[in-house]
Amino acid sequence: MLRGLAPSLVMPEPTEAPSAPSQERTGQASTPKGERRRQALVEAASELLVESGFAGIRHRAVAERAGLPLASTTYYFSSIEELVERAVEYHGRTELAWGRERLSGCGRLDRDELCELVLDMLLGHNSRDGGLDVVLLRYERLVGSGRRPYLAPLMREMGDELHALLVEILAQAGAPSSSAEVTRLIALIDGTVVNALIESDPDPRGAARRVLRAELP
Amino acid sequence: MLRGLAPSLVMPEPTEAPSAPSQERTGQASTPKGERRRQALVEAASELLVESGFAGIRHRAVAERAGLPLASTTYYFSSIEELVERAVEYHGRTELAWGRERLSGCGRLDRDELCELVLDMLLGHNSRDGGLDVVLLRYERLVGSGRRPYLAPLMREMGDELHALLVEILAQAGAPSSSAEVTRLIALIDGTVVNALIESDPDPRGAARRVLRAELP
DNA sequence: GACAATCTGGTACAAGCGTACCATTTTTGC
DNA sequence: GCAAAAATGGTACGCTTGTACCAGATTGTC
Repeated sequence: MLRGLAPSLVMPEPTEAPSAPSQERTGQASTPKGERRRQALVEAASELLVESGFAGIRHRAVAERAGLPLASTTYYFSSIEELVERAVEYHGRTELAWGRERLSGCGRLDRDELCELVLDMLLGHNSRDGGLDVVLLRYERLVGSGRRPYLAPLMREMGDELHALLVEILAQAGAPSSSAEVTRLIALIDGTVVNALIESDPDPRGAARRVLRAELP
Repeated sequence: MLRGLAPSLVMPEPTEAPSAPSQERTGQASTPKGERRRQALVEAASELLVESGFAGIRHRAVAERAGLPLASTTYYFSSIEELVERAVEYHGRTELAWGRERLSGCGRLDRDELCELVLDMLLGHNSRDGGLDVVLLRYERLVGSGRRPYLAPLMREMGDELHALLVEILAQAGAPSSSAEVTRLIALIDGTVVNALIESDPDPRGAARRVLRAELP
């Protein structure tokens, strides 16, 4: 399975060789330039994820998008699953970071700002201009984790961070809510969105906004 | 694209030929046995849909599951999309029929029966024994329609029927609810379920039950 | 500056995919 | 019963996929 990938480590201890036979440290870049390439692949994969969902992440598509040769994808990632996971993580953390920066960058939020910020966090801030892609992605990730158990831990971790951030946001807007209330709000919005996806002229953000406004005090 | 598929219809009206050039009636079976085979393929595809999602519906897999040769799939269905659509429809309508029969078969529902029946309709009645597959399917279908626009009309139609059925169910349980209230309830449950899918030991039905009980008067 | 370690990128391959073809057999309509 | 229509099923094609290979270029370390 592994090729001449890890000829590094000149067998630190001969006895360890059988116990830690292979795999490991696959795809770790040890060079600044290598790290940059690896990151470029993750970002390319993330873009494809937004545009075409999980099915869009393919070795060839990712390599082409990143302007790198095909083999670089197998060099830096031991499997397509690892690439998918890194892409999901990159996109999720970028979105979380965007939200945190946004929050710290403004003072007290009025009701409208609060609404839009909550929608940004739950539907993706790119959904402002009506793009469906980003919206789809959040729910594809959630549902997709059902058939991709390896994603679940990551999704859970990012979900918890999102939850905490929403608690903060509501507090800063003067509408402090308990953890349970936020959980409920998330579920309500998520359910509204997935059901809005099948409308003939889907406007999930609009649907979510109506529900959210009715819910906020 | 079409082969000698539809040499039937000896051109009822020559003038119609150019206006309705091709496609049409592809895959329509004209024979009882043919209809049975076609149905067998739909059911096989539906099983695969439950087990492996959209990705599980493949010509070869469907044919093998139905015990039919590969070519039968292209003979009865003009494309894989049509097969997917029929499988989704079959599964959805079967579930709806199950619910209607269930409703008419029992008298006034008590609170617990009501809860379970609502969960059956929203998560799939096979989710009673903890199977995740059926649960996943409902949400894969909803989210999947985002990237498969051809499914949206069908999903909308079945969604409306589900909505109406839930209104009936609640009425029969002595908890009459407005259309808007039911819409909200559906969203709340759906959102709860998709968020429960990433738990380390997923129990979406349990999570939905807790929310539902808190919601019902 | 030399020597490993790391990275690069062109290429190859087997498997699986949707779809098409077509010589037969079965069924239908008259 | 017979011609025509429908159905059957084995087979093949062109394409995409994930992954493997490996000779050469680049880089980091001493």
